[in-house]
Amino acid sequence: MKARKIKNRKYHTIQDFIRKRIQGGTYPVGSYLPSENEICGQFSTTRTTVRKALDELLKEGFIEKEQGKGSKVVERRKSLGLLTVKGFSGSIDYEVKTIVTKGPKITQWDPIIPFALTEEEKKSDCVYFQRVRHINDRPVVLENNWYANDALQVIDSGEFIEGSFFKTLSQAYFIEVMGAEQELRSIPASQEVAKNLGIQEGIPILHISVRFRTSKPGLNLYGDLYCNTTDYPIRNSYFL
Amino acid sequence: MKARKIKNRKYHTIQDFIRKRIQGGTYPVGSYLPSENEICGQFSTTRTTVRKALDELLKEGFIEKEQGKGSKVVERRKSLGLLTVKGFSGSIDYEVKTIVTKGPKITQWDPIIPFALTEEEKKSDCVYFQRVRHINDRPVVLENNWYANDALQVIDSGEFIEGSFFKTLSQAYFIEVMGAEQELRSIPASQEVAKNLGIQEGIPILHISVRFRTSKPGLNLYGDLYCNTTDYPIRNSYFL
DNA sequence: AAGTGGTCTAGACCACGCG
DNA sequence: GCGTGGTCTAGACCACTTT
Repeated sequence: MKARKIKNRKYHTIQDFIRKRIQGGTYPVGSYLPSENEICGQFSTTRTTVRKALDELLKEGFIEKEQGKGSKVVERRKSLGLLTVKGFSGSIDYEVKTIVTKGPKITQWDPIIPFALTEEEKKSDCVYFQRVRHINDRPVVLENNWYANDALQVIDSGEFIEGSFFKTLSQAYFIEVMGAEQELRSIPASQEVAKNLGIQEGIPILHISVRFRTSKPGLNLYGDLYCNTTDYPIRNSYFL
Repeated sequence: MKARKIKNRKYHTIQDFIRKRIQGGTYPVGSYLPSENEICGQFSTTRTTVRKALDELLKEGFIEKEQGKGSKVVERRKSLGLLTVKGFSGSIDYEVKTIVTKGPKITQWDPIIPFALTEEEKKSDCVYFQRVRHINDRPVVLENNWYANDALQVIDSGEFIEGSFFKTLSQAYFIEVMGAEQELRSIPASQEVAKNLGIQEGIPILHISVRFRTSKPGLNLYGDLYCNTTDYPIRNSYFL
């Protein structure tokens, strides 16, 4: 009920404007944005302000800067979620495929989620789907996902852009992942996990519980992942 | 032999100056830096430049900004290494203790390290030590560490500040962790791991191989961690 | 009211990439 | 040589916190 009055910040206007153009495809991945001076002209402002806007887009992972050349639109790696299966990006020795095995369908929240749901989420039904990720035609990750149906409609799996749920959110709904929290555990494979990943029951499996926070207020995505790390360890990098 | 000529950037000078004062204890954790205007005066410059320097220190995790109050020195969370045992920070329900069980001593590189060593590292001996981390008096993490002896002398475990190797590097040697790469696997506990963590052989264990990059050229720290995640899962958060 | 950080203007010169 | 992003100056006003 309480309305938040938010002061207009010029660099936010510019930042949002450019982000939408990137998401909408006006500035496709690999292309260069207009130069800082051109943007100054478009928004009748100075380079300090434009550079602040670009700095934010840089932090958000939408662009990279190249001195003497320009600001290049890049594939957002960060939104993949910090953890990637070894070789998922960069190498061409891996063929990756994602198969939706259940849903998306409306159901009840699963108590396996180790994060505290918000009041709004508790009151809402949730959308659930399950996927299995394959590398070189072998199943490696079993992934369960949930989100509150109040915050976002059911998105049919046939609608997934390039099989990616996050890409769909970004390009079709302009929703971006802003951050994540994770819990990692090493557990023996349950019968269901073993069956889906084609391994023996009891083999050590990396279990990841994750909550993704998005740019859409109230919308969190919950994940419950089972990774067979025998041949494909999970990787991440971190730079200050 | 080749000397790199690096252009003086005023904000780097300011940034380095303040970082050293933080590391040296002139600005202890919890205190506030001089105001931006004061720093302007000290360095005969303008707020734009000072703010750029503070922005960098913010990214490095040394300070936080509080509007209307000032720039506060904070404990660097980032350098702990992205992954923390649940409850390690923030909660007081956990009593954490680290026991050095081997070394530090000079030895040969262990082939278990899954990262490609540099030529300089290969040619050097390495310093090795092993620690066991306890939570509430129960062993939870077995940790092996290595670094090239060429790049850094042997640091005696008695010299560790508050039992922390990273804190020692920062406060006694002014070396900071700049980033890290990790590989995570779920494996059955070996006999040695089981013995050190007081668990049964074969129980699923989270194995983490990590390379920390530091601010000292040529110095990488390698880690090989075995975590019993049964009671204390590994956590991390990520924000864009 | 005073002091702090946050935003913004209107310039300037430098370092880099490329034709 | 020209256009790009990177650094820097010298101001101004605003929003927030504290006294």
